[in-house]
Amino acid sequence: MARSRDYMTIGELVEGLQPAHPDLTISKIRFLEDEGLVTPERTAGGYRKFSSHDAARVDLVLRLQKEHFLPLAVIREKLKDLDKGRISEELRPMVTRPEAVALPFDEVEAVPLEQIQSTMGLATTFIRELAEFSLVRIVKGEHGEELRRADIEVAHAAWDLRKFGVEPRHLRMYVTAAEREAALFSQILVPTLRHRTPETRQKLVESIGELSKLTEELRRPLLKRALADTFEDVV
Amino acid sequence: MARSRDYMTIGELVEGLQPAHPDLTISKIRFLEDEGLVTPERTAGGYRKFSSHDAARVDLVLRLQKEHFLPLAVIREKLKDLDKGRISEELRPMVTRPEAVALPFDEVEAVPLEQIQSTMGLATTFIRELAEFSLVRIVKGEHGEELRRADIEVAHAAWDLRKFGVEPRHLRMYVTAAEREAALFSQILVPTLRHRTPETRQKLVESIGELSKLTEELRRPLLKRALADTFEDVV
DNA sequence: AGCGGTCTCGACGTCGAGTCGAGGGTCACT
DNA sequence: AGTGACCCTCGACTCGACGTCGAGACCGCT
Repeated sequence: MARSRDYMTIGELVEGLQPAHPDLTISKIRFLEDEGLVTPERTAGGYRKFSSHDAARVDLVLRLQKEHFLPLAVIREKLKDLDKGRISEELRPMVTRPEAVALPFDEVEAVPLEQIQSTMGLATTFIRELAEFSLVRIVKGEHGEELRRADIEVAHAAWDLRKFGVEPRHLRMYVTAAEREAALFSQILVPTLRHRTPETRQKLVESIGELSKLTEELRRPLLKRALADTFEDVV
Repeated sequence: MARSRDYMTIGELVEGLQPAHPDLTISKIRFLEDEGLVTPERTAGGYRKFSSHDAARVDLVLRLQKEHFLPLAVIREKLKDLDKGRISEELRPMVTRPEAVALPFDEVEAVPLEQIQSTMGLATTFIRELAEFSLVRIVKGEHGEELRRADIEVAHAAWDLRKFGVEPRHLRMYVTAAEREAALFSQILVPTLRHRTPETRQKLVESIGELSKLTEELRRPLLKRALADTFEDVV
């Protein structure tokens, strides 16, 4: 018999999230609903029906609470923005990581070029110019030429940089640097890659995250110093 | 008559911080001291004496509370790290901005090598190795060989990376990348450098900040994509 | 000396974030 | 239709974090 429902009851939800959030309880979920942080459907008899999307949302709420100490009221506002497609700086790392929650915005893996032009104000010609220098990659999707999420972020940043007079061709160095960095990571993580079990995969993802964080901590002061050197005689 | 003291009483402190924090009270300051977030000197008679450094610290605490919603316990830990020279991601923008608070750490522009070893647990030999690959620069200060702020951060990050098996020589690419990036910035900002007035200097600092932010926004997704490419066939 | 500011210490208040239990209904399976 | 496990609401309750308040005493400056 195939299971006849595509939702979870409240108990199943809690059980499913327990591994990640050991102190999660049923009453807490009910509380979160009262506070407007999740709004599950109901059965005819009044039981809550949680979709996997609801589950992801709860998971995000709990992580924002525990990792960022945000009060529920603030989380509520952030979720509202998120539903509108605006990812705030703070929760970017949480929704873009590999195990990312399945929020509406996240479900769209790639966006057609015309749609980018119309909804985000990024000209197609500009995107093509970026693609020419490998800054973004135009992929053929079901809706024709599309850009993936990460590439859309690149395009946004490049667009803003253009206002400083920075042309896409100046930005090639960042592509190269990223490739070099990825190669370094791969070299570092070779030992981890021996076997392909779910646990090693998990470990790998974690390590990549940690390495990214550390290299960013390295990069920032190095840049600061380089800038100080460059501008000292001027400033 | 010159004022005969270089500190503030608790009332003066509160008055001084009122503009930025309207709901600050004397009792709250006392409370913060109880919680170990600020530790003013005392007069012989027991009155609290607040230095401007204490004031900056209180200001930072209040901002971390209001803007980042951090609980005091967490702020306390962050301050401890800060005193040790470790600036966490979250409060970097708060302490490095132009009007930055004058934390003890900030007042010391450079720290002697031995002190780094004893208070931060970074071995001098390791620092020397980093210096060999231009990752840090050992400068001759009044206390002999010293490391500047940015370099201490580099050393911390490099130390943590070493736990992944990454040797300093692997990190040279980050130095190169930073130099290239600084050169790019300089090229972009040449027009701004024409005249050397205080306003243009201010503009320059702002521009550098904005460029750093944008290139970071560029870097992040590029790295993500490169990592995806590198590990896709593996994961 | 005297006045305003400050000291300690314990009791108290408030708010966010849940927990608990009583009384009753629902689901799924037999 | 019955039954056992699960779920419902709703109000009262708890708990910790974050302070406030007041009494009674003391300090510091003129």
